[in-house]
Amino acid sequence: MAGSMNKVIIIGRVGQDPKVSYTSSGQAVANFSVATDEGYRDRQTGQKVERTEWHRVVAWRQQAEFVNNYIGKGRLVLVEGKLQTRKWQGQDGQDRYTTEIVADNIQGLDRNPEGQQPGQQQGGYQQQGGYQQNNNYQQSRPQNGNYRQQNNQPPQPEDEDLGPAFPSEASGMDDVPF
Amino acid sequence: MAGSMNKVIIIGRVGQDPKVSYTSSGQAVANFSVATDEGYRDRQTGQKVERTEWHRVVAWRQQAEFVNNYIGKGRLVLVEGKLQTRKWQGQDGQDRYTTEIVADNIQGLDRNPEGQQPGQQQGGYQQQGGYQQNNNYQQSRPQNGNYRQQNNQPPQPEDEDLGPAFPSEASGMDDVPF
Amino acid sequence: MAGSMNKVIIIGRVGQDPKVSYTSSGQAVANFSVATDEGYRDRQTGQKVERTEWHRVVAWRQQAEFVNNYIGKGRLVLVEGKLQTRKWQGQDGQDRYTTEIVADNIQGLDRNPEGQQPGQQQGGYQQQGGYQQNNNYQQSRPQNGNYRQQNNQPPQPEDEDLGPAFPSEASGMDDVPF
Amino acid sequence: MAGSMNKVIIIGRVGQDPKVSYTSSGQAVANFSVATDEGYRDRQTGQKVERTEWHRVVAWRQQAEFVNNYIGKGRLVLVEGKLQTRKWQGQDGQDRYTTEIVADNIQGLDRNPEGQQPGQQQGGYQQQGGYQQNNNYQQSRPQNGNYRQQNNQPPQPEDEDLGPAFPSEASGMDDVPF
DNA sequence: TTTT
DNA sequence: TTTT
Repeated sequence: MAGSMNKVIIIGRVGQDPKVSYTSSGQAVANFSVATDEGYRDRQTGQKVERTEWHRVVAWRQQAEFVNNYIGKGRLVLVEGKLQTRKWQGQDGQDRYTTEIVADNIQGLDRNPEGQQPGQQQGGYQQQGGYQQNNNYQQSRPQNGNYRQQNNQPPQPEDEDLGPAFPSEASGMDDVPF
Repeated sequence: MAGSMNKVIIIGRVGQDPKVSYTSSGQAVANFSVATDEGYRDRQTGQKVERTEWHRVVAWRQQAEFVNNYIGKGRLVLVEGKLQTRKWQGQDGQDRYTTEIVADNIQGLDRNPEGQQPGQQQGGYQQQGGYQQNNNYQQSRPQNGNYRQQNNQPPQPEDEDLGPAFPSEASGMDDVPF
Repeated sequence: MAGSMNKVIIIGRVGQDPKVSYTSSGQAVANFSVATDEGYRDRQTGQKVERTEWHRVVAWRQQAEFVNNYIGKGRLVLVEGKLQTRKWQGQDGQDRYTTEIVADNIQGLDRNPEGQQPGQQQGGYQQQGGYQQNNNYQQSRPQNGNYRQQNNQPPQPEDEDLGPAFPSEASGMDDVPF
Repeated sequence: MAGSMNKVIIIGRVGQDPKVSYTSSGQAVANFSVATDEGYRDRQTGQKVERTEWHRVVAWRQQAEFVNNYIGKGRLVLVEGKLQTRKWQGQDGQDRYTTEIVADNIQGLDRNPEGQQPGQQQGGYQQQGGYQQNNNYQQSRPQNGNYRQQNNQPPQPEDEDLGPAFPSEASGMDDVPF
């Protein structure tokens, strides 16, 4: 613990609306991806090249609620956190590893595209609504516990606080890590 | 490129002596892992728990030479860099992803255990010797280009600058990501 | 140099249009201030309090030119750099110290309020025009060398690369450091 | 508060034993300075030059107690915190400004020179003893409240949480800011 | 998958 | 795989 630091700071665009779910103990957890861009000059051609790097972000509890309410696809965000590599089992039974940024500070840097004010809860019947696409999240997907039973691939860590559900590899992603 | 940041700062212990190799174009590349520790209090038991996180680090050119000469197993190091996720093919032909810290600043924070001075090159016949375990690296392992032919799993990226050789999965690691 | 780090990262709003000048050797230097906000809960009253912190930023050469062209009052900016404390002589002959962030990375995080494109130079006769308020900077203020003679308070460091002109204390600022 | 970041990370050597005191409400506060080194190549001569930068650090409460117990002159430390500029009145009645790093994370990176274990309190009659030079701190210096009356230069901020006592300019420091 |  |  002493003589140790694990710190990440990224600024970039959110790729898709965050997925927000709740553990069986009621902890909110949000997952989303952020793209950072880097311009560099190719050593061979001398051409300027733009390169995009994608980062998986996980937020828990209050941070997850904030994400649920204010962060959506396309927003410019600041994420500060730490690196964490999770192990999970592929469908072939082999171990896989996924590195994520566990956020402890998330901020929107551009204007909220839906005009919501930070700290202001959306009205209406929905409890954790915010960005519309998240509203039906729990309906369009089985309960967290059930999800694990129905599709134990990729699995949840035994300790619910160790990590959120990993996006299914069956969901059609092929050329990107997440 | 604007409105973008991708920054990582870690301080921790080097797990094994770095692997240093050279691309076919003569670029030095070093790979090593760093452990960071985090103490936290378990929410269930209230007990203090120590948790270790492992980080893969890649260094190129001058940084790789520095690593080769001065960084060895057990050293406390500062690594500053950016996150990069590489795609490679598993033996089963499936895509895998590995996230690494591409270092642009590496420093030893404790005293050099072999008494070498930074900036001071080891004498003798060996060219990039430093930490002894690295000396025979190129002998104990096939040439970079051959390596890829003999064992195309995991493969090198086509662009040699995109990533170093990935540690073989056949090398007996089972429970750790690298 | 080893075992050393001096790193600052701030995100905030630019307080006034940057002052850009040129040293006698032709080096561009930009000075501006950035406000960061911090919300905290007062320990006595339990009330939420907003607190603003002002940071002096100095940028040199290419960074200064970028500032001159794209950064103006009110913009949300990211500044990455290092801390540096400069010594200068007050009118009373006593030593004063000013701490600044010497920037090595400056980015605008909101939309450029004047519609300029990064990397795109403004047309017209003016050489380093950009934000209009900077255009006449060198006219509204004496030459760098003269400035020091006319008003040796606060003075320029002898080495022109050590620091830019310090804002005059006679300029009406009273409750803020700059 | 949103769209704002104020972050500093330094690694360097502690210049003198920290000064630890207590506010009238019993809050511990520690003040010390840290040197960071930077090597660069002089643009005129082409010579390598080493430059030392000094940073004032302030720590409160638990961090101050940790400093009191484990941090002394010469130690290599990591300090993470935020920048804060305090205003105070010089003996001439003029405003002065001092920029400090308000620490929220302090770690010793080398071995504790007095063999103390972190978390282990020194035995004996002294309450917050640790580094010996701090033991008599409260005796060698008047009470915080009295100190301000006897020597209102430089003064304490009215709100005790805004900042610790500033080192007297009469104390013989001439060429360094603190 | 984002965005300029 | 590190280290305290």
